[in-house]
Amino acid sequence: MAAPRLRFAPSPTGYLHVGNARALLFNWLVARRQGGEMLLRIEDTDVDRSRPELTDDILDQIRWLGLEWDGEPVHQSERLHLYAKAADTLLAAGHAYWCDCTSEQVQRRAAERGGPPGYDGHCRDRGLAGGEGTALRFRVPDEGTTSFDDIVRGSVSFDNAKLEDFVLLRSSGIPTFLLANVVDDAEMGITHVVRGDDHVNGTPKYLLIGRTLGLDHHPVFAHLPQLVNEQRKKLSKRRDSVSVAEFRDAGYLPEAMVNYLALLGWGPPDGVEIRPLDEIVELFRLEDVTPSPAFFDVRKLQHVNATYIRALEPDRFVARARPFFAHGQATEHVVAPIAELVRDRVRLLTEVEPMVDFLRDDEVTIDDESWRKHVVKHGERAGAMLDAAIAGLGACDWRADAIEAVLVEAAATAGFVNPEGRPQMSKAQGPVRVAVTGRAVGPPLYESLVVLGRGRTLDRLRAARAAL
RNA sequence: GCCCCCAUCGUCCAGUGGCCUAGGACGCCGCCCUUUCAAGGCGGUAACACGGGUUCGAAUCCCGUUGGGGGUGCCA
Repeated sequence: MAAPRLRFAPSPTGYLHVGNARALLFNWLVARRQGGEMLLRIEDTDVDRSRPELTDDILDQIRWLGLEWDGEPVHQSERLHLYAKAADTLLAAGHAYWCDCTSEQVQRRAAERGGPPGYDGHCRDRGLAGGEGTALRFRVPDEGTTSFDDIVRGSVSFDNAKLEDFVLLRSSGIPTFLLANVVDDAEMGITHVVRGDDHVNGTPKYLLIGRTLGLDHHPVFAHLPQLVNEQRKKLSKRRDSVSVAEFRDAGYLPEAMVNYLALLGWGPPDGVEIRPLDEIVELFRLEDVTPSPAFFDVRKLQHVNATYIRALEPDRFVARARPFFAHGQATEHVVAPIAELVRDRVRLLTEVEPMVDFLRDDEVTIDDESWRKHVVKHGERAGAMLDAAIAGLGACDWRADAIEAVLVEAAATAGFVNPEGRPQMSKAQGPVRVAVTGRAVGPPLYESLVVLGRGRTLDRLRAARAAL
C-alpha cells in the first residue's frame, strides 16, 4: 500500500480548541506511524464567518503543539475553480439542479407538512436555470443505501431515501463544505479521513458526491468520538474553556497537552500513560480507538503536566517558566538557586512566580490566617522561637545546613519539642516561615532563607516579633 | 419527529467467551516518609445500566428496554 496521506482541515471560524487538537494529533500519529504525510487544509469557504487572522492562530497553535503538517497549507478560498468545475459536471450529468427556495420557505413547508425538517425536493423537476438567488442542490438517489466501513465504528449505512437534496453551491456561487471537502480530498490524494464523529451523518453525502463525480477516491474513514464536558455535551467554545491558546497561557507544556490528548479515546496496550511522543507514535493504532465519547478532564491534564514539569532539568525548567514571569529577571534570579525545589511543587508554569515572590520583593505581606494558625496560636513559644531565630541567624554561616542547625536549636529553646524531648520542626518552623514568607506553605524554608539573605530574613523576623 | 451512534469505578483507559472474587491511571480517603507544601512509598473507596436470549460457561455474542450523545443549515 502506498504511503498514507492524511489531512487536518480546520475552518478559521474560531480558535483551535482541544477537540480540533485531538483530531489533529490522531491524524498526525497515523501519518508518522505509517510513514505518510499529514497535509493541512484551511476550509475557508464561508466568507461571512472565516476570519483570516484565525488561520494564523490555528497555525501558531499547531506549531506550539509540535504537530506540524507536511507541505504548504492549502486554502480552499484559492481553489474555487475546482469546486465550480465539479458542480458543472454534476449539473451536466443531471445529478444536480438549481433551486430558488429560500431557507424560510423550506422551513415553512416542512412545518406545514408537519413532517421532518429539511428540504422537500421542491425544485427537483422545475428545470430552473442558474442565476441570481439560485443555489445548486445535489439530487440524492431515491433508493438504495450508502454505507461505509469506519475503522472505529465498524460498518455504518444510510438509507438514501432519508437524505435530503443538499446544497452544493450557495446562491453566491461559493461551494459548501460538502462539495469542497470531497473534491479536495480526492484531488489531494487523501487516503485516510480521520475526523470528529459529528461528520458521520455527512459521510453518505460525501460518498454520493464522489461516486457521482466518478472520482477514483476511496479513503478509509475513522470517526473519532466526541470530546465532552461534565454535562456530557460536545465541547463548545462558548460554554467551555477549551482553546489551546488558553492552556498554553495557563502554563501547560505542549508535550503534556499532546500526551493527555492521546489518552482520550485511546490507551497504550501496556497501560503506561505518560510517555514520550515517539513511543505513542509506535503504539498508536486507529483500530484501538474507543467509539464512546470522552470527558476532557482538566485535573488529569494537570497531573500529566506536573509529571512533565518534574522531568525537566532544573535549568530547562527555569527557561520554560521564564515567559510566565511578569517580573522577568528579578524572578528568575530567585528561582534559579532553588529551581528543583520549586519545580517539584508546581503543576503549571504560571504557579512558579507566585511561589517565590517573597524572595524577590522587598516587602512581604503576611497572610492573616497563616499568622493566626502558625504564629499566634503558639502563644509564648512563637515569640521565643522568633527571638532564638533572630539571635542564632544573626551569627551563623549562611548556608542551609547551618540555618537548619540554628532553627533546630531555637526550637528546643522555645519549647517546640515532642514527648521524647526532640525538637519538633514541623511546628517550630511555622512562626519563622510565616514571618519570612508571609504564608504557611512554600518551598523548603532553609534553602529559601539562603536565597533571601541574612539582612531581609532578620528584618522580617524582627518585624514579626514586634507585631506579636 | 427522523437518521446515525454510544453504554465497565465519579473520570480516562484495559478487558475481544473461561486467566475477572473485573486490572491500571486521575480524583478522593487513610498510613508512612517529612522543616510547610509537594513528590515518593503502602493501603483503601468505587463499575460490567436493565431485561431477555445464545452457550457447559458472558463484562465480552444477539435482541429489546432505558439512559446519553451527535446529525438533521445556502455552518463546517
